Amino acid sequence: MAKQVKIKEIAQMAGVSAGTVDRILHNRGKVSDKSREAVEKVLADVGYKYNIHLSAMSFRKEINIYICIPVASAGEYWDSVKNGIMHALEEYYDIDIKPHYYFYDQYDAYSCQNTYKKLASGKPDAVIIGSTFTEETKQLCEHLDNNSIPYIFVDSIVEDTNPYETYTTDQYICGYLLAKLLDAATPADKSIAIFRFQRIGNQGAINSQERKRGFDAYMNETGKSDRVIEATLPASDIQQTESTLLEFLKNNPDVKGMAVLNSRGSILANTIYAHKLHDIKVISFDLTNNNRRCLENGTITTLLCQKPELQGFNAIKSTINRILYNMPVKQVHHLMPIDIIFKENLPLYKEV
Amino acid sequence: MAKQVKIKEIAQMAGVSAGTVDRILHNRGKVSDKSREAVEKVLADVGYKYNIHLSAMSFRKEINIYICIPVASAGEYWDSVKNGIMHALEEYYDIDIKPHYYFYDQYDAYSCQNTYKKLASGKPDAVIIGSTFTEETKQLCEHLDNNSIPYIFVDSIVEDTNPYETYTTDQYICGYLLAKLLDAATPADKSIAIFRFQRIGNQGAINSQERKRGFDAYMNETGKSDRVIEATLPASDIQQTESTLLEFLKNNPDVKGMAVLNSRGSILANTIYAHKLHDIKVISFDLTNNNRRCLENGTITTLLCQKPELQGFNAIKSTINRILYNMPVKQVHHLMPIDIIFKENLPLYKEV
DNA sequence: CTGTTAGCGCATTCAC
DNA sequence: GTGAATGCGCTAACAG
Repeated sequence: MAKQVKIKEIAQMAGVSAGTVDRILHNRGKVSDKSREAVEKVLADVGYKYNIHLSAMSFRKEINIYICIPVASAGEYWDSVKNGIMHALEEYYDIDIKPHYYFYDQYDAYSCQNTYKKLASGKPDAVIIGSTFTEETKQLCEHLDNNSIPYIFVDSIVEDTNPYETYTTDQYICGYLLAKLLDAATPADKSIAIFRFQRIGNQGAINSQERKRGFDAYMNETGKSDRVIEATLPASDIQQTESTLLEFLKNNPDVKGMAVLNSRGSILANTIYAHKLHDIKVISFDLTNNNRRCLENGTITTLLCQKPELQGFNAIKSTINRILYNMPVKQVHHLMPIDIIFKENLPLYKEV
Repeated sequence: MAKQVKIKEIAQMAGVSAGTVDRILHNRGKVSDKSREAVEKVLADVGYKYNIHLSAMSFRKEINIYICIPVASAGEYWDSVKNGIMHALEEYYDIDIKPHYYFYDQYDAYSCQNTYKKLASGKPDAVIIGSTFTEETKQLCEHLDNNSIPYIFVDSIVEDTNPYETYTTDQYICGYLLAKLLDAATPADKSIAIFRFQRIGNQGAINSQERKRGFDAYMNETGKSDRVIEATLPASDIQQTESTLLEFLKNNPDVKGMAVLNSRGSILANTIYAHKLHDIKVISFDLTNNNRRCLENGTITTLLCQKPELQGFNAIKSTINRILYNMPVKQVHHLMPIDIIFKENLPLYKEV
C-alpha cells in the first residue's frame, strides 16, 4: 500500500505551486508547456490519485445528473433501477449531486419524445438513459454529443451513439440459458412454447430479439428445434392476453414448458394457475414483485435477472467519477452477471 | 433530498459550539446534561449524518484493521475474499486504514493457534475473521470480547461468539439447490454420489454439514433418497483421492451425478475427464480458477458460489462505518445471494 | 465542562 | 501563467 501522495508534494517535486498542479490535473486554465511537462513527469512517476470527496467538497458546485428512464410502480423492473440510483446517491451523500428525474411512459412514444424535449432544454452535467425508443434516443444522443454532454446507458444500448459507458447484460446468453433451463425442466417428449408480445414501434423488442436468438441457438445446437412452438400474444390488455393464451394451450395440449422473453411471466403464470394447468413450467425474466410472488407459489419455475439495481448504482458511481476526474473518454461496456433464481434461493434476494 | 445539515448549524440551533456537538456525536469527552439534551433534541429533529470522509481526514489517526483468514494461492476461495477486502480498501483509499494481514494454514490447527496468539497481542480497532477451527476461534473471540474489540465473521459463523456483523450465506439452501440441480441434470434411472472429505478436527466441515442437510432434505422431500450413494474420499493427497474415486466408480457404474459439497469439484472432474467418463455430471462450490477451467471445458456442470469478494468488500465497509460512526452494537447477519454458474454465464463473471 | 483555533487536502480567487 | 490566501466540514488540542 503506497502512501497517498498529496497535491502539495507533487507541486514541490515539480517545482511549481499547488494551484498549477490542480490546473493540470483538471485540464482547466492555462499552463505553460514547461510547467505541464514537469508536473506530468512527476505524476507519471508517483501515480497520484486525489481525494474525490474532498475534491467534490471544495468544488462548491452541485453536479446535475439527469436521469431519464421509464416510470414504474413499486416492484417493477425500472423501479429497481431507480432504487439502485437512489442507493448510490445515499452512498455518495457527501458529494453534492442533484438528481433530476425525467420519467416517461415506456409504452408511449409520444411521452418519450416530450420528455426528451424537456430534457434537451436543460444543462445537465451528465445524463443516464434507460432507452426504449430507438429513433428518439438516437436524436437525443446526437443533441447531447453536439453539446458535449456525457451520457450513459443502462439496460440496453442504442446503436450509433457515443455513451461514455453502458451497463447491460448479454441478452444472447440470457436466451440461451433460458432455453437450457427450460429444456431440462420440461419432460423430453413434451413441447415448449415461446411467446412474443405484440408491441408497437419500440425497442423493448431489441433485448427480446437478442434473447430469442440465444434461445434458438440452444435449440438448434441440441437438435431440439422441433420441440418449440412459437406464439404471439397481444400486449395491450391482460384480458386478451389470457384468452389468447388459453386458446393456444387448448390447441397445443402438448406444451409443458413456456418461455417468456420479457418480465411478463407472471401474467401467463397466473393464468395457468387459475386454470389448474399445474404441470406447465414457466421461465421468465426480472424479479418484479409479481414474478416474485409466482416464484414463491411455484407457478414460475425460474427467473433470470439482470441486476437492475446494480446497473443503476454503478451508473451513478461511474458518472461521479467521470465528472469529478474529468477523465478522457474511454467508453466501456459493462456486462452484468445474470442471476438465476429459483424458489429456493429467492429468500436471499430480499436484501440488496 | 433534504439538504445536508452541517455541524456548525446544529451547534447554533442548540446554542452551543461545534466542539460540543462533536463530543456528543462521538461519545467522547465530558458534556453537561444540559448541553447534551439540547443537542440531542436538535439532532433528532434534523437527522444529521456527518461526512465520514472528512471525519476520517480530520481524525488524523489510522484505523487498524486486523484481517485473519486462511492463506490462499491466486484464484482460490480465500483469495477472492482477500481481493474483496483489497478492493474495498481502494474504494475507501481516502480513509486512513491500515490493514494487518494474519494468514494461517486452514489445514493446520497449530498454525491457526499461533496466528491467533500473535493477533491477540496487538491492539486492533476491529478484526475480520474467516474461521476454520471452531474451538480456537471461540477462545480468540472471548479475548476480543474482554477487550471490547469488535469483530466480524466472513464465510461462516462460530457459535457462542458476539460478532457485530457476519457475512455468510444459507448453506442449507445451497445444499438443497445443489440436489435439485443435480437431480435435474442426471438421468432419472441413474444414481447420484455425494462425497465427504476426511478432514481433521476443523470446522470447514460446518458449512459442508449444513449443505449436506439441505441436500438430504431435497432427496427426502422428493422421495429420491435411494438414488443417492454416499462416499468418503481422503483429503490428504490428490493421488489417493483419485484412486479412491476411480475405485468407487468402478464399483458403482450406475453413478452419473456427483455432488461435491466443497470447492474440490475440479479434482474429481479432472479425474473423470482423464478417464473419459464423460457422461458423469459434477456440481460443486466456489468459482476457483480450477473450477472455472472445468466449467469451461464442460467437466463441471454447475457451480454454486457464495460471493466471497462481496463478503470481503462488505466486511471492510461495515467495519469502517462501525468504527467511524461508533454506532451502538446492532448485530446483523447478512446472507449473501448464491450465484448459480453454468458454462454459458461464466463469461459474465470475469469482471467483479 | 466549553469555546476557540489550527490544520487536514483540495479548488478557487485574486494579486502579481 | 503563477503563487499565495481563503474557505469547505470536521476533529484535536489548548486555554479558559
